[in-house]
Amino acid sequence: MEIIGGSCRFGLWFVHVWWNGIIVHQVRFTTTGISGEVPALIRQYCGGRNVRLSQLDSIAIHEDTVYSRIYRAVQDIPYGSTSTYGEIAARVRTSPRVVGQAMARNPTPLVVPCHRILAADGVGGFTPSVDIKMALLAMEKKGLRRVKI
DNA sequence: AACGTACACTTAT
DNA sequence: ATAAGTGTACGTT
Repeated sequence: MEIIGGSCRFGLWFVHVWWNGIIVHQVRFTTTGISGEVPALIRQYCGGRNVRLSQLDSIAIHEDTVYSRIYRAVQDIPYGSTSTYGEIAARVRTSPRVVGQAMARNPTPLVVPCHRILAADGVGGFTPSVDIKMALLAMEKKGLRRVKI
């Protein structure tokens, strides 16, 4: 099946998604958009809806590698909650540093919600801008409140 | 093919 | 403040 690309808006940013209708190959935050469809769930998520993006399939989670195991563990973190590099490392039995490396190279952010991983003493990093990470976390907090009321 | 370096980290000196 | 430990990628020999 052919891989197609599209983007949708998230604040000042565009979310580029490359996918083939079934599995997501790449997600990137960019400053310029392109025309084309993104998965409906991603559109809804960017609009502030509380949806489980980990029900989308990602190219990143099927290998039998440390990174792949890390990505699967990260997918278990629910909407609106967070974990830490250290916690994920303990669960996968590797080191926090490696978790950071895996996050930095995560081909499908959002689907693998790497923005929910915080550092032991701060927010940690995010490519291409940690502002996005904070905006995503703030949005999810809002989305939770909306459900609660 | 080996070797060094660079990391979105954490913990213990 | 600095060093060790960690897994992978990427550049340089």
